[in-house]
This record gives sequence, structure tokens and C-alpha cells, in this order.
Amino acid sequence: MTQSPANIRPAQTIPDCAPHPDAGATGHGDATAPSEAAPRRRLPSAERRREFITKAIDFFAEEGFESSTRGLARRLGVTQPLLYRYFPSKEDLVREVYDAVFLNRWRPEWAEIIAARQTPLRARLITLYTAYTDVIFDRIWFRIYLFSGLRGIDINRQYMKLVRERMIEPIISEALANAGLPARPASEDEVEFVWTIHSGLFYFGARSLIYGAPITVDKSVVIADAVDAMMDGLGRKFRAQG
Amino acid sequence: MTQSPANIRPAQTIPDCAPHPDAGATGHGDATAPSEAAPRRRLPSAERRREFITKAIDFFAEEGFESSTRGLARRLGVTQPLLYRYFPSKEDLVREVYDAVFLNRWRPEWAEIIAARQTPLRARLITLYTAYTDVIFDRIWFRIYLFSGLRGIDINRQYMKLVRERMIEPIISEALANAGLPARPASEDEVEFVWTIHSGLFYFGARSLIYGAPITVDKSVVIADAVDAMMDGLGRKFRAQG
DNA sequence: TCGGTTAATTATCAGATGCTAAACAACTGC
DNA sequence: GCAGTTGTTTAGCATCTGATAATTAACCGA
Repeated sequence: MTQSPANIRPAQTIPDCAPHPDAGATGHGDATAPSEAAPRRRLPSAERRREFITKAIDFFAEEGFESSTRGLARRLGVTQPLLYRYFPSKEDLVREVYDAVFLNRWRPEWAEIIAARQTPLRARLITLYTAYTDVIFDRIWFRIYLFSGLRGIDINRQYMKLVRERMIEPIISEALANAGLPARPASEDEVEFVWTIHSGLFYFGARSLIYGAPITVDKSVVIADAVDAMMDGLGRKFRAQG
Repeated sequence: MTQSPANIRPAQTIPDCAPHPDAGATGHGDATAPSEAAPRRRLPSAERRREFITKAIDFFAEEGFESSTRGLARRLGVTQPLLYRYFPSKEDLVREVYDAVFLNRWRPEWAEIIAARQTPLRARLITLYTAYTDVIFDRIWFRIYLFSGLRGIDINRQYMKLVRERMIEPIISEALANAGLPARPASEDEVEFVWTIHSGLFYFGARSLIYGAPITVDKSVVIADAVDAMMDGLGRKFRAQG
């Protein structure tokens, strides 16, 4: 059913690969060759694999996940079929990129910062968001995050769940304790309010790193103002609810 | 220099187009034909053009700008070459999509809402953000915005400039007046603070429309809390600066 | 109703894309 | 130094892609 009306196939196609890259003057303009006269580098399998993932992160972050494996191979300085020795398909490579970016960057100590009650809450929140933004305010991170979100990848939802459970909700717990109120689960609108401020900071990074907005204000000032707004807002909501 | 090493070209390629679509049982599985047995519809040029742009917005919003013109044509129920009768290139079509989404959705009356001093500032801000989010909390809008941002299109910067000049800065002016302070240009960190809250609301929409977060809190509650935080935060900053 | 205008289709091109199979070559153990 | 292993390249297929030239057919006015 899905077959083409004609089974005739091209008698000859233009070669996909470059000749062996040790001729001085090539100038063939091929898209797959490891750039000009590169000697064949032979690496241990595990090491090569790691290198592929690391550089694939940068590549896909800049070019988007629709970009070609040939482009990636060129950037890696290897031929394109080599990628398929390490990853069964492009989609598998992409999945490994997601994992490397999201899961490996989460720092368990962020939870400890929030819970350290010997420090005043405001200082804790400032420390937390300073540490957090030190990690995620990174062009690569943002681009992978946004690309994967648009692709509808589930990893974004997983990541947001992580943020909610390990940051948003603990912050509300601490704010309750700070206000001398008994512990209880956060209400949905408290969660949304903290999300709003949190996202405001997120987007502060995106504005500068993705959209290239000319930002002159120091990150520390923006964080301090956001934390103040977060604490005041939660305090107001606690009072309103009684 | 960029030419391929071989000038040999395929003797025959598989046809790109479907046969005339009035045969009952086609089943050829072609990618370009206006779907099954569609009669040739002949529209006035201007009308067809408008239809193309409108549907291209939906298409690119879902599939991304890397998607094929053939896919778009299929969705439109026309053949792919017809697109090129209306737009010189895919990139030209894409540019028209940007304009339609961003420039045509801006409402001049938003500025009037902010400036209407007979109404209390808090109420004005709530009205403003209700009206604003009524327009931009739209899956298509968000996706086009994020896709174009990742593509590095200048239109995002233009849009952010619009937001800053017509929303952020006017809000600060009104907050100054509201606090009984003399008019003056907004400082950069006041601007960043209002941006933070504004972006928090933006991201509230994105979380639900792009990332499919299960949100139970009503938009009006989130807006009210954000506006309170914005006013309190600005008040605090005014006091701090003296 | 007939002929001109032009919207729309058909048939292609030339290059890019994901992926595979076979050949090659660098390293290892003997 | 030789053979086996395995990392890497060459060559290629089938399909998809943006874009063009030639052809067909729907509509309008005379």
C-alpha cells in the first residue's frame, strides 16, 4: 500500500562518502569525511562512546535534534556510519543526550541547602538559587530543555516533577516552619505561586542565553529580589488562609 | 569546488507526485497528493494565500519549522509545488508565519488598561494580565514563539522589546505614581524584577500548554498572586532606593 | 460557446537524509 | 612477524527534501 508506483531505482547515486582522507588537495566538498587529511584515530570503544555523547550534546543544542547525523559526524571528525556502531539509531543517541543533560546535572545537595534550619530561610533560598542557576544557566542546557519540550519528550515532565518535589514543595514546608505554622502539605495555589517565581528566574536565564537579551543587572540582584518576593508572597498567602 | 565528484545523475527517480486524484482506488501512498479523490479546487489568489498562511501556522507550530513543505501541502489538501506559486521559498512562508503570529496578536488597548488611573493599580494589572494571557495562552502561540526563539530569529527580540516598552516600563511608571513618587525612568533592576514576575506568568502558561503539566489552580488566582508580588516587590525596591 | 487567463497539477531535478554491508587498518596476544 | 579482533572507513541504497518547468483544467467575459 505504501509502496511507490514505480520500482525503478536510480542506476547510480552520487557517493555518500569521501575518499580516504590523506590526499593533500581534495576539494571534493563531501559532507561526511573527517575534515581534511585527518589521520585515522582509533579509540577504545567506551571512550569513543563517551566522546560522541558529549559532543552530540553541544551539536544538538546548537542545531536542534532535526539536524543530520552527517553534520554531527563532521563535527566529531569521524565518518557518519561510525555513529551507528555505537548507537542503533539516531533516536537512541538523542535519548542518551537527554539523560546526560537532565539527570546528570541534578545536585542532591540542593535539598540539603533548603533544609538547613540553622541558617535563616532567606539566606538559604538565595544560596539555593545561586547554586541552581550556576548549573542551569547554560546555553546548552536551556536549548536541550526547550528542544526536548517542543518534541514532547517525557523527560521534561519528569524534570518538572523533580523540581516540584525537591524544590518547590520543600520551600513551602520551610516557609511554613519559618512562619511558626504547623507542618502540612503545600496547597496547589502555594505551589503555583512558588512555581511562578521559580520560572521567573528560569526565564531570566533564558532571556539572556537563548534570546540574547542585553541584560545588565547582576544575577545576584535578580535572585535576591525574587527570593524576597517569594517569601513575602508565601507569607501573605499563609495569612490569607488563616 | 562544492561540486560532487561525479556528474552522473540517476537515470530515473521515483515520481514525487500522485496521479490525478479522481480514480477511486488509488492506494499509491504518495506524499504530495491532495488526499484521496479530492476535486481540484480553484480559489482566488489572495484567498488561497491567506488560507496557506493560516494553516501553515498550525502546521509549523505542531511539527516545527524543519518540517517538510510536502507535509504542509498534504495538510492543506493541495500539491506541494503550489506553495511555490505563492511563496518564493519555504523561508519566505516561515517569515510570514512569524509576522502573523506575533505582530497581529498584539493589542494596542493593553497600553490603555495600564494607564487608566481612575482604576486602582492592582485592578488594572489584573485586568491587563487577564487580557494578555487570554491572547497568548495558546498552544500555537507558545510553540511558534519557542521554535522561533531557538532558531535565533530576530522577531523574538523585537517582541521582547515590545513587551518591555509597552508593558514592563509603563507598569513601573504607574507603580511610581501609585506610591506618590515623582516620574522617572525605570531602573534596570526594577525592569528585571517586573520581567521576573511577567515571565513567571508566561511560564505558567507554557507549563500547561507545552509541557502538559496537570494544573488545577485557576488562572485568575495565579494572576492575582503574581500581581500582588509584583506590587509589593516594586514597593520594597522603591523604599530601598529612597 | 469559445477562447484567454491563471490556478492547480504532473513530472522532474539535484542534493540531503537515515541506515547498512563490505572492505580496510590499527592494535593485541602469541 | 603473524593472526585475530575490532575500530574505522568506503561505497551504496532507499527515501525524503526544496525547488522548477511543463502541462492541465477551472473560471470569466465576449
